[in-house]
Amino acid sequence: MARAGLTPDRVRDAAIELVRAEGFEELSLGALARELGVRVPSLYNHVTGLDALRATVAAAAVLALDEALSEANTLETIAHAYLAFARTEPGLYRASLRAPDPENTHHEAAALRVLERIEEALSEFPLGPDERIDAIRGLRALLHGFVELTLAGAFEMPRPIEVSLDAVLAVFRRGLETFPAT
Amino acid sequence: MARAGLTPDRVRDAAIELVRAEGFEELSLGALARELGVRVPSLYNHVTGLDALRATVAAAAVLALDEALSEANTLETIAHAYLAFARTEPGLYRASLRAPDPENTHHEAAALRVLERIEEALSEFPLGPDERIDAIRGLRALLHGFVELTLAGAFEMPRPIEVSLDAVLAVFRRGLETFPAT
DNA sequence: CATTAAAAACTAATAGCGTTAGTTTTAACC
DNA sequence: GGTTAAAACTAACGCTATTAGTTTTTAATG
Repeated sequence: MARAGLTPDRVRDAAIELVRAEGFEELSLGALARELGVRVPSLYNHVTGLDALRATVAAAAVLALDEALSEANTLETIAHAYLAFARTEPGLYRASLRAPDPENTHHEAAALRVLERIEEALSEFPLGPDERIDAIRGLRALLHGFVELTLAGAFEMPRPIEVSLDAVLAVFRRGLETFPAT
Repeated sequence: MARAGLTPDRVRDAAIELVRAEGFEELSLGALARELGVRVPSLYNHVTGLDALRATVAAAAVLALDEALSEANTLETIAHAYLAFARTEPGLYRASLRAPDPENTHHEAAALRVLERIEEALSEFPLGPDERIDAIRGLRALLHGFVELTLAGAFEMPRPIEVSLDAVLAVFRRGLETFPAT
């Protein structure tokens, strides 16, 4: 019937657009099929199933996040880039949180790259190995928590989020700078 | 048929137990009805629907979190109590994240109380009004982010989570102590 | 004690989801 | 032009939540 001309790539791209527009939770085979002008079972010619589709989108999302962080190399710049990505692409950010399938090398590599960028943002501080682990965990928690609360609308507005982020980063920086001198 | 003798309270309690045992995402009317030895539609005699049931569990979860934090009044003790609650009751913790319905006064009050406890943990620091807002946001982000990454298993094990939390709190504390002196 | 009435449980049905099996149709290639 | 493989389809199943309508049980009331 007039064949829609789908391919795995086209399906994936449409899924990504759907996630960008509606959010990761809104990704369903029904919505995707509607978007592509096709019946739901037809998607199975191009995708293993919903779970695999989610995994594919997640991989692309991590790649996008990695890209968004590529210009940043200091504590402050990476934090702002991270928050900015989450705010402009909340759907992709949520998707990026999905743990990569161990078999998906590209996905895992990209996730590792993001982690390394965060690690790199702490390289200016002279930290011992254990301290470094703690600092990375702390920074990740800070970034993720800040984003999560921001997206959830948990921060009532009056004071701009970015200003608070800067202040918190200043606290974190100060703590790190005086930390080795315990 | 032999009437199971359900009440809204018993249904709510069973839902809470189910969430504690299986997680908030696993809460479904099917699972709950099975647990109570009743058919699914029978639940509607005691609950408006799944969404209301989730809201009820969420309210109870926030109450439990508030209770778990009740003994803590310093930065360090509240952080550890927070993490401990999330680790021992991951289902309830996840449930507690659901935004309260504005009409549910008890729920909103409990959520506010949790917030006040976090705020109280910062009272020892001499901060200006704006700085205080930033510090609260930062601490909330830190706690929530830490918990989230811990539950997600994002922190590979070798180094104990609590040790890292202590280190991060020390950094945060140090930063706060030297902050006003900018 | 019998009757009435409310509430609790039921069955049946609908609409949505993802998934599988089996069938038709389209397009490409020899 | 006929063969073949892939793409799309319909039909069906099992799972969700939900609503409507029915039976049954309990409790209260005359």
